[in-house]
Amino acid sequence: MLRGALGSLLDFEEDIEVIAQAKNGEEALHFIQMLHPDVCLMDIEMPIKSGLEVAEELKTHLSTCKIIILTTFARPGYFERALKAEVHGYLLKDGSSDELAQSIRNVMKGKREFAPELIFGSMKEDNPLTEREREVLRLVADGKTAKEISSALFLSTGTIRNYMSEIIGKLNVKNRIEAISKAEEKGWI
Amino acid sequence: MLRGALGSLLDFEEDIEVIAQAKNGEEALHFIQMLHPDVCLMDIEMPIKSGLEVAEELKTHLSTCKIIILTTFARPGYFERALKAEVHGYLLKDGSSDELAQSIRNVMKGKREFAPELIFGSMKEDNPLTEREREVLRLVADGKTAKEISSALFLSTGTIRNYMSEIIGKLNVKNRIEAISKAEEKGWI
DNA sequence: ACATTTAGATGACATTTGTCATTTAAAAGG
DNA sequence: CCTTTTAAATGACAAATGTCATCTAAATGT
Repeated sequence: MLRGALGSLLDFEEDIEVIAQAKNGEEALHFIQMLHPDVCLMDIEMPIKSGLEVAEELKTHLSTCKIIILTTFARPGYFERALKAEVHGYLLKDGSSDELAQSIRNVMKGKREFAPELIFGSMKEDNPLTEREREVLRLVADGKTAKEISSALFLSTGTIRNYMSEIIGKLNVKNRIEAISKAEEKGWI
Repeated sequence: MLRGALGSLLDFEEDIEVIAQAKNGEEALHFIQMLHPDVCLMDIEMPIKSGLEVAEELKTHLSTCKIIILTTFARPGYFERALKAEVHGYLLKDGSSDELAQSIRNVMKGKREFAPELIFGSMKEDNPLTEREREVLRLVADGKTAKEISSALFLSTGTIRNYMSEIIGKLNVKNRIEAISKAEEKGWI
């Protein structure tokens, strides 16, 4: 509904024309490759392909379409990944549609537009977890048992327990469930 | 952003005038009591007061303002509660804004508008958990330990364990983490 | 070449979690 | 009034989880 409403509103603007609306990342990618729009306004959490995946693919394909991420989530993890994909904007859904239109114009002029919340927030607490720890915690978050994880990663169950203990300590929480919440909230897994 | 965009779009309609926009339930309630609108379009999950709470209060105050719930969540629990509060509509955010405008007109004519998904109730898998079980699982999902939960609910830790065992059985999963995922996914907690 | 760090394993241990059978008292339903 | 249900407690037990100290071998740094 937000997509439709924004589509209509932006189309009302003299200098903006909405040429397509996609309902997921895959569709967005197709449209971009077919229609070569100047700008693509994209959410992150979408079915089939996330907005970040689309941005990354476009970057490797050397697309000239300027990507503006428009999402609810100010997660540092998302933001950082978007920066790596060299998006032209990362805005939050709590602004007004007028501000959005103005940001689109600025991006067309070559500027980059980032929600101020993110720039301050990007002095962020960085992820204290190692790659292995993240891997383990991700599996734990999926409800896997120590045994399942150990055989998936070819480690002993004792090692898995050590990792969990380490993770719980690092995140300064009291059990795996809090560890999962905290890590997900901070975008660390 | 959706609120602002919808506000603008609906205000474009000849026969619709947007007289206020509230950013939470409490504010909505104030506006309704001050301005006596014909219709109030309201989300459910809002800060301070939820849309359902507002609808319930308005019902007891015998307000004449027709409430239309507009939300992302097709949770049977929400829907049922909205029906009890005698709202005039319950629509999902995946329709278009044109359809929404049409629904508003229908409601003004005295009709009631409910998203077909809800009436057909295809997602009608109903919540197998009792109130107590939900309460326990919600706390577990917050990372609380058995001891904390037992003292919060004035139950013994053994009873908490019994509940968790029961919950895990009912949801047909293998541990508390899967139970949390499943219950959250289905909107049961 | 040698010291240091690192990933992983192990074992011992306490605590928490999950399972079950049984009990009690109150509530509900005849 | 007497069953039947229900919410909660208890105890016993196995399994999983969390904590630690220690050990090994490989990778790194200098």
